[in-house]
Order: sequence, then structure tokens, then C-alpha cells
Amino acid sequence: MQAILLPRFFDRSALVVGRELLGKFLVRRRRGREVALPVTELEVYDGFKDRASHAFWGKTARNQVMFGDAGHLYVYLVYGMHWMLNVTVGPSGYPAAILIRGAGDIRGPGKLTATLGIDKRQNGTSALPASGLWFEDRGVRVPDELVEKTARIGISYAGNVWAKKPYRFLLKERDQVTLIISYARILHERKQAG
DNA sequence: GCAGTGATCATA
DNA sequence: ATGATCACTGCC
Repeated sequence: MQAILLPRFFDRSALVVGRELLGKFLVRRRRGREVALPVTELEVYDGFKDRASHAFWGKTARNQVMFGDAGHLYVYLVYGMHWMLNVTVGPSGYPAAILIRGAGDIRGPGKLTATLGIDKRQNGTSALPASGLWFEDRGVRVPDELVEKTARIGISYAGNVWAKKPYRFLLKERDQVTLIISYARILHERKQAG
């Protein structure tokens, strides 16, 4: 069972999509090789009033993708060296996006993009196979008791209220999850070998 | 604790 | 044009 997440999945409330994206698979295909990793950590940036969001001060050349249709990739450079991968959510005209901070055994949004070869070339493209980067539901259901919610990272400039919103979602027992994934990979490879 | 690095926006 | 800032990482 595996289904590509289509734009309609992303065209809903940012917090709902964020919660549901945990455990979905981020799939990256390049040079004929495909890697699929379960999303383990993310942050939600939601709308005009979110002081932590790039969209708070309005639309600019950089953040315009956030104002567009749901299900598109918003990729930008921070601190001069790290690409950040986001997927846009919510209706057109309403700026919202989800920052992917971890997938599989990769922790940290900069390491994720470095590992998967993601940069400005993906900015503005659809989160569909044509872009080489998309999301799939592979039948994993993450129960509420395995979801931890905390404040977002690195946004102290956002003021008391918005800096404290529990918009960062991560899987508890992340190590066990990645262990199970690598186990599944070993079993799969063994099966291939016969 | 803080250096490195370069795109972005000029507002709070 | 310049300068402050930054949704990070790795090393001290």
C-alpha cells in the first residue's frame, strides 16, 4: 500500500497537515536512485499572523511560494549555507508551509537537504514525482501518544506568544522507529538477494 | 559558547 | 550602494 500525497492532502489547515505528515514518507529520486524516509520531525508556519513565519511581513521574492498553491516546495538558504525544505499548505493566497526538520535517521533540516541533494532548484516545484521529491502514505499510522509537540526552534525573534506556540511536531521513540525502518530495509535486501 | 557563510530586505 | 539579520551546524 503506497499512495502519493496529492495537492488536496496539503490544501487543508496547516496544523492538521503537520500532524498527519508525521510518519508519511519523503521520497527523493535522483540519478535513477530512489530513497524513501519517514518524516520524524517538522514545524508548522501558519498564516499572516504568525510572527515566526517568513510571510509575516508580507510577500517578497523569496517567500512568494508560500502564498501559492498547496503541495509546492519552498526551499530557501539560511545562514549562508543550509537549504531548508518546506512544503506549502492551505489555500492559495494564504501563506503557510511545513518545514521538514527530520526524516529517517537524519536529524536537522540542513543535514536533510544536504543528504538528499535539495537546493534552490526545487524551490517552487510541485511535491510530485516530476520534481524528484514527493511524499507518500505507506500505511504507517502514528498514534497521538507518539507525537510530541514543542515550541519551534530558532525563532526567538517572534515574540512571546508566537515563539511559544507548540508548532513543532516530532515522533517520540524516534530511535526505535529508525531501527524498525533499517530492519525492514535489511529484510527487504535479503529477500532481493534470495 | 560561538564562527562560518551568503541571500535577502531595508519594517517591527 | 551598505549592513543587519537569519526556520543551522559543528566544533570549542
